[in-house]
Formats: sequence, structure tokens, C-alpha cells
Amino acid sequence: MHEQLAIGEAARASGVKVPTIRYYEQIGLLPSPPRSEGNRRLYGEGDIRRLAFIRHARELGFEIEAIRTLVSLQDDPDQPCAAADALAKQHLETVEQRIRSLTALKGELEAMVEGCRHGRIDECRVIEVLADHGQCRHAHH
Amino acid sequence: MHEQLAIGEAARASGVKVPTIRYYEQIGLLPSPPRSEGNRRLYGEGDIRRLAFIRHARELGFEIEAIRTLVSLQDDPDQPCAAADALAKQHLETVEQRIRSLTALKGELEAMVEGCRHGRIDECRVIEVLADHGQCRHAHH
DNA sequence: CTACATCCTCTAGCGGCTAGAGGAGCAAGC
DNA sequence: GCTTGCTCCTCTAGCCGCTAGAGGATGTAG
Repeated sequence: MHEQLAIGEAARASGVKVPTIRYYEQIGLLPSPPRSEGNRRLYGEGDIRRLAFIRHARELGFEIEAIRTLVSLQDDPDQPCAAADALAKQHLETVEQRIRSLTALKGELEAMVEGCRHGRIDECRVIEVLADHGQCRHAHH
Repeated sequence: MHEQLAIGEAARASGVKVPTIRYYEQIGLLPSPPRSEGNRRLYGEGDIRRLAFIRHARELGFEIEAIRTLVSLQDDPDQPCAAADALAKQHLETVEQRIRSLTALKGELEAMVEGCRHGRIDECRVIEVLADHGQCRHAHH
């Protein structure tokens, strides 16, 4: 029986750091837990689960606002899950877009690095490409 | 002959927004230009070129600190370009790493979305996976 | 009883801008 | 000359998602 955990133990159990837990409480993402006689926060199992949920969603790159919606959905299990699905899909698109533009950047950087003859700055391909945008096939966002 | 440009014209010519130009001056990335009688900033061609250089480097995802080095290299054309090359290579690696982890996330998100049966929240795969980390093969950073 | 860990609150900082207030300057039309 | 409306100036605060640190209270082990 370890019903009530101090914030440090909650941090260890959930993988969310102590100041981050306090921060989540401050922005209203985590409810304010009850306090001990000595004014310390006491977390129950439900809180730990919610923290782990938040942490995993953050690791998957969801924004706090999206997570706010996801946790409220989680608290309301009778609702249809279309909203959660939509959020995940939307986020998937964002991630795909990000991968596409990073891949384009990767191509440009590779061209820069390959073109470098390791001579002096004034004939350096890296600096050249940066100075003259026209030299690269940068697809604009 | 349009030697001296006001900040708005410099912004249009370089593609860097007005407040961003002032910000770059404030952090010492762009030298403080001379002023007109009426205290307005006056930019020459060299400034426009530097701004375009910075903008392009930012578009390629270089951090301000890296750009600080790159512009100082650019100003010193007799130096060997190993330093510029190293910066570009290092950045390329960062970008590749970022692509790898985003691709992993993409896989997880796809699994979540595909697994969703569009029923109620309490049987929603999206919420489930978020709640229980063990259900996904998330490779930890 | 003394260390030492953990907790508390509060404020400020990170990067890279962006937004807004409140005011001065300037060019064109009447 | 006067007004309109645009650009410019400085200064401060806000964005996101934390992270760090000051300065103090509380809890626990030896």
C-alpha cells in the first residue's frame, strides 16, 4: 500500500520531472492534488497514470493544447473517439510535413558538404551556397 | 543608385522582417547601421547581402550561434574552410537524427490511427496507446 | 541534535522571434 | 500650411515548454 506518493516519487514513477509536474499543475493540465500536513503534494495512482499518459503524448510530439483535449477525452469514455482520431491524424500530417521539409534540407546540406573542396573560405561551397540563394534548389515552404 | 535603404526596404530586399532585423542588431548578429538625420537606420548593399545570408542559413535550420560563426568566417576569406565544413556536417547530422526520430513517431502515429475502430473512447486505440506505453514499440531517445 | 534530502514558493531565463503601446518623422494631396 | 496616413523609433511583454536558481520550511536517519 503506497497510496499517496510525494512529488519526487511521482516523478520517478511517471518519468516526468519534478518541476515539470509542478508546471503541469500550474497550467491546469494536472489537477492540484491534496496536500499533507506539512503542505506537500500527495499523488495517487490515477495521477501517476495521467502523468505517464501526458509524458507519452509529449514524446509523440503532441502539443500541450492537444494533450489537454486528449486527457479530457480519456476522462469521458462514452464519447465517440472521432475527436481523438482526428487529433492523431492531424498530428500525423504535421509530422509528415516536417519530415518532408527536413529531408529537403538534408539534400541541400549534403550538396554543400560534398561540394566543399576544403580550400579557403573564398572558394568554399558551404559559404557560397549560403550567400547566394540562387545556387541551390531550395523549394520554398 | 539606391545606396541607402530604410529598414522596410531592406526587409523587402532581404526577405527578413523588420522587427527581426532590429532583433538581429540587438543580439549583435548584424552591425548597427548608420542613422539618418531623423534617426532612421540606413542599410547598404553589404547589409542586405548579410541579411540574405542569415535568412538562408536560418531556412536551412542553422542556429543563431552557428550563423554567428558562419558570418565571421565569411568575413575572413583567407581562412581554410574546414570550420564552415565542420559546422555544415554537424548540422547535417542533427537533421538526420531528427528525421530518424520523426520517422519513428510517424510509424507509431500510423499504427494508432489505423488501429482506431471509430467506436467509443473506452475502446479507442489512440487513447489506449497513449495511456499504456507498453503497447507500442517506442524506441527511446 | 545535526546533517542532509526533499519539499515549498517565487522569479527569471532559454531560443528566436512576434505583437503592441505610445510617440516622432516624412511625403503627398488639398 | 495642414491633414492624412504611412513608416519609423523605443520599450516592454508574450509565445512554448520547460529549466534553473534563490531562499526557506519540513522530514528522516544516524
